[in-house]
Amino acid sequence: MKINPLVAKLSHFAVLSAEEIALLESLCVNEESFPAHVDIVTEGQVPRSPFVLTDGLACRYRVLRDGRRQILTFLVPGDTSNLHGFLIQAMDHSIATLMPTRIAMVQWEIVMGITTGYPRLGGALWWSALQEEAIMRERIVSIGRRSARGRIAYLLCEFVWRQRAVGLSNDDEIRLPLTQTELGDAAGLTSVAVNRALQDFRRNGWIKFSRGRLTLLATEKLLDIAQFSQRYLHLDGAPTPIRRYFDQLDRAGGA
Amino acid sequence: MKINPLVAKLSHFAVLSAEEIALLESLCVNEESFPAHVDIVTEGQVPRSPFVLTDGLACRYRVLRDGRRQILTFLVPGDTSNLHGFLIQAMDHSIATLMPTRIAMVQWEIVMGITTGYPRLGGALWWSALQEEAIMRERIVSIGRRSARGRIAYLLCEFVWRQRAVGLSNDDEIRLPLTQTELGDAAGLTSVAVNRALQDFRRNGWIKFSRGRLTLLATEKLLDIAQFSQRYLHLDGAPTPIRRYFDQLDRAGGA
DNA sequence: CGATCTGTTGATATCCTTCAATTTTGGTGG
DNA sequence: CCACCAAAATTGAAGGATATCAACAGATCG
Repeated sequence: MKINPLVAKLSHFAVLSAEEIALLESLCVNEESFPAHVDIVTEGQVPRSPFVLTDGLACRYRVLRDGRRQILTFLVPGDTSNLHGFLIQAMDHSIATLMPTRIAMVQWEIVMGITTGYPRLGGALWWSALQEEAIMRERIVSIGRRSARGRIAYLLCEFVWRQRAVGLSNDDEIRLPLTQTELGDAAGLTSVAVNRALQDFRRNGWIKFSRGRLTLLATEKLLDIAQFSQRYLHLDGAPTPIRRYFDQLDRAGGA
Repeated sequence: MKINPLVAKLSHFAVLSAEEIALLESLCVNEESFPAHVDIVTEGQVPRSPFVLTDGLACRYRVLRDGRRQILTFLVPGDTSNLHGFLIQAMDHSIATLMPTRIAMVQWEIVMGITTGYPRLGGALWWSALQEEAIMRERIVSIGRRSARGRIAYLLCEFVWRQRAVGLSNDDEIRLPLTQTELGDAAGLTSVAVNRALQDFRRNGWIKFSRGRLTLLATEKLLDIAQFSQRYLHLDGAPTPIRRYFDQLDRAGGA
């Protein structure tokens, strides 16, 4: 039986109670399947209900007037979206699948209920939002200041670390069915530049990347080129005093 | 008497009650002054307490190994930061002032109290977080896909719209004491490229920008170059059904 | 009223884009 | 299983936008 990726992700924040785990798992029952390369949500529309991506891969993106696309972030299993979308009138970006993907719809009243009734889970959701913000900040740094090779190395590292964090990998190999054009759309590069960076990495024997599978063969080298630090993912979770605070609330509420 | 910028900002989300406004204003009493160009928070440190920027200008930034800097976002009056910083162990970026700046410290227990006790304000804070995320996404698009002129035009437009949103401007003129190097650090450009973009705008008579004051003289032209749409700021606030939902909670709780 | 930071300008270098094939891969139907 | 097709990857050549380097002018501030 596969570990629920949302539980895996939020467990990095703090040790969850059995009740909390059960609640998170119950969020993921109402699944819906999407084929590859279709919009889940489209810019300008009313946000669809909150959801958890349970399997597959998706991306947030925007398209410019001239048709060029910028991928903003990737959604991997365990990632949530639109949790608070009900607070805004219209989406400012689109979300599309990149491979066959399953998402579980959640009613926003339930999200509100978690916020008010389950302090530690509410904290975990905020923590998850902080992580997503940090991922975007790192992307800004990457696109703004790094070379093509640095940007690609950084993207590859991020995928490996994020997939590990939700239990989808135990080593340096992951599933990554992205085209070079898609990588370029995420890195602010053309597919030609992506190709040349990947060729370079391959010829140096630092990666293996074909048929939708990526293997880091020289992790240290890639970390160095990317200037990647996993700190921004905040996988060490909440500080001890905060964990204790939530534990106390547990005892108070559960008594 | 000046309008509290935090109240001004969150009022875009929904009409706030007198009690809520009083609470927000009470958050801003514990002010601290910082001179220009000092760190408020530094990468790697334990996050300082939550705060509201009440006056001045600051930026989030990261510095690369080679000393180059990338400014991630700007903090204008009314912006909050570290509201949930207590959930993480260490800052993944720094925050520095760009001019003499005042910030009001807030205890995190009070933030938690708002989340649990004041649903509409809790929603407003989430909405504010959504806005900040959207600002970052727009920055990614800008840096990833726009030309130097597009990036600068976009930054200028964003400043004008954000300052208007918190009552700091009624027209096309704002206070903006940034150097060209700082603009470049935000746009992923060198100061030379910024200079040439600004020269171009000035020579075309589209902007006036000196002594820390910016005036948009040809707003339409700049909006066009930047491909700027104010949609991402979500200034139209919460959808009507959601406002009603919060109103009902008001009556239920206040009865 | 000097010292320093900021802005401005020109020349050159470089990385990435653009354009245009050509090859390879992966999928599909016969 | 193979032939075929479309999508993706690969490669080369040329052009362009921005970086880099360097010098000087102008502004700001104790």
